[in-house]
Amino acid sequence: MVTIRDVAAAAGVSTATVTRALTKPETVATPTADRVRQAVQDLGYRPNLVARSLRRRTAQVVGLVMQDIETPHFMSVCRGAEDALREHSYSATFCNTDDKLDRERAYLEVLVDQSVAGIIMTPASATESDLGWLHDRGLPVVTLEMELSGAVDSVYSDNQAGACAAVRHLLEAGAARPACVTGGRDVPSAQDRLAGYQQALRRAGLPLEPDLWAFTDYREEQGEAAVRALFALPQPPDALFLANSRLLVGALRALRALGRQVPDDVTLASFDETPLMELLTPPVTTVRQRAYEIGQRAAQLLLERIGGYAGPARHITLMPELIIRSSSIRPDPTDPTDLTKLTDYSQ
Amino acid sequence: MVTIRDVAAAAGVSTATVTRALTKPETVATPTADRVRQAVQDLGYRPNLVARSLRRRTAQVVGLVMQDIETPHFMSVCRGAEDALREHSYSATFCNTDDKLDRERAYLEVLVDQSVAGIIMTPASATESDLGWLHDRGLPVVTLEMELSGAVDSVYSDNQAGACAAVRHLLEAGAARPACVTGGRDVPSAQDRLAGYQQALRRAGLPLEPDLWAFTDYREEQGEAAVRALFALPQPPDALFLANSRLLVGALRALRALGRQVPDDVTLASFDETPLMELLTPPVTTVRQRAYEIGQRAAQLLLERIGGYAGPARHITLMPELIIRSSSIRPDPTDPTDLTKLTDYSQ
DNA sequence: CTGCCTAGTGTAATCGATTACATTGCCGAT
DNA sequence: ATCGGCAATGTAATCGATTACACTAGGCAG
Repeated sequence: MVTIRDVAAAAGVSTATVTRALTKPETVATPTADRVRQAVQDLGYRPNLVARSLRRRTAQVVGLVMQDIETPHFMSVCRGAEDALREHSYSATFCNTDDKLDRERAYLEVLVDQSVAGIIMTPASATESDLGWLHDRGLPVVTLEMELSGAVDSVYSDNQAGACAAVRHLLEAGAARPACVTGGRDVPSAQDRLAGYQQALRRAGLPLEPDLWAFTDYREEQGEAAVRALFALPQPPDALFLANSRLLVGALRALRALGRQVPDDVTLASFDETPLMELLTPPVTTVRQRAYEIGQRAAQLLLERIGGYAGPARHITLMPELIIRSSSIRPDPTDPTDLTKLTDYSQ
Repeated sequence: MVTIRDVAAAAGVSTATVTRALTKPETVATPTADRVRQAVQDLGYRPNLVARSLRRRTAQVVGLVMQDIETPHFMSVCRGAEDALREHSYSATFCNTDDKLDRERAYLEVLVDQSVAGIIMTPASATESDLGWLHDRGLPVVTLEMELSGAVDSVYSDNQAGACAAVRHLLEAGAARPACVTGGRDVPSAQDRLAGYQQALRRAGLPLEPDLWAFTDYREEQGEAAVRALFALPQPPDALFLANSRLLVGALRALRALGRQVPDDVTLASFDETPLMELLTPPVTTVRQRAYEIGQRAAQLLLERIGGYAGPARHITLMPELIIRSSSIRPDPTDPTDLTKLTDYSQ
């Protein structure tokens, strides 16, 4: 392996000069810099990033601590962050917490041990994620999914507003008793989406019935179970709001098994747009988050902090967008102009 | 920050003994080891992984170099690999090549610079990916998606067999002129899936018509364009085989725009099972790869190499599974027992 | 002409853990 | 009693790059 010493020898300078020529060329005489560059070329020298990290006490690596990269939304977030980081020669290390505090903690510790330059994370708990511990170490952090992250930079996709818009729409489109299936009880995004649902109900003057919402792990199986349970109620809901795309899959399975038709028997809206949403029958109304952009912006904020920005915490809020499709619109048998009746959604 | 020196001082031993007590406890007297453990506890010492990596000349990190983590299949592969790696205290760094050789090369170099312990990769090109370069550096590598990777360990999901099975099924289910939309011309998995398609045609005694296959970047847009082009042919196909799930999305968009009904006008089969496939109308026949397991097995092979295994290259082949659903079965108007006719797939 | 400043470069310490090699002391064999 | 051998521990070199500090030479002001 060719080291900086070899380059120094080849260029007839000291190792210090090599470093300077490569990282701060303006501090080195032009002909010297040229000789160094030539030697680097000739020998195929590449700096050992581990040694650099040790000396600088920080690696050109950022930790991405997410609920679950298998969720389409987070894949896109990661991809957005990764692309932005790569542009600045940073690498990304991914950690899946599955929204479990102990896993979150363990990963954060490993990341600290690896001297990462910063962390982008979706806190597993609104109250118990230990951001202070990171902050004390002077480690830049950007949180996602937390509306008010206090002293920490954050990118927030307005979950509450998105959920509220979706549920208001369900109500306006004919629903009388919408239910909500959300994520974990302590999970910030799950709380906010439930809060949005409740806000919409209150706004419409409807009572809040705790039977009509369910906490899950944001996965298909628990989504399916939750929907089955909702339809086992004495008074089942006539509309469903699903707090992410995996819960939607579970819900669709449950509805199919129960023989309930969408939108005739139940109307439906879901968080998270994916390419297949418009291709389902009926197409599904979704709340679209700009996932890629969330990742990108988070990376930018983080890179600025890493670069030394020491100003007050910045909070970026991105508004999600409601994409209305026919799953959420109850066909009105009394309205002959109701477009939804023109399409046959049977099966 | 508490270093090994602090621990040594607190335990009244040398730093060498601390290291030994922590990594090879059997070489240290029990009471000494206890004192060291106690000191570690008291001080909250955590080894600096960067320093360790520098000295050991290898980091507890593995590079995952994939086409694109935004593809559901690779997400699962990554998740499988990551879970297996974490169990052995390795971290994963992800790199998206988008099947471009220059990106692949750049990422491999960065990974080498970071002293990763090994690499799991889907080569961007069957012929030009520079595996030898890695091998020369003694870096363990596991390839995915390459049937015969020579001297390098590999996990192969039998793309050709999977594609062949799907196309045979299309033919048996009534198709006469199936088309194939695959990935990039040099991309191993894309080649193999096309080869499987061709194999099925040959087997059925059908001619190979180059007009009936198309190379793409494995993304929705090019999938849509390819399908539109196929249906602009003087003699359009009556069945489509899509080489991944993103191409399927593009195909469905194109078919909808063209007003072609599935399975009446065209039958359909796609590589890659995702949770929504069974929920589409009609449900889509897919070739299911055991993506999570592919990642897991690859990680295991790699960890064995990292652990010193020096035997001959191992090649694991996983057989994908054909999941037959109604998208691929052409309703037969002359057969009164044809079950597919019992379901109304209109719109 | 002297002294100060600066540009350019070199020397050597440093980051923190690991490990080759050296040392100590004890046991059992001769 | 002596010595080989081994268990337990310490000393110090090492991994490769960065950087604090030191030095030199030339330019310029006084």
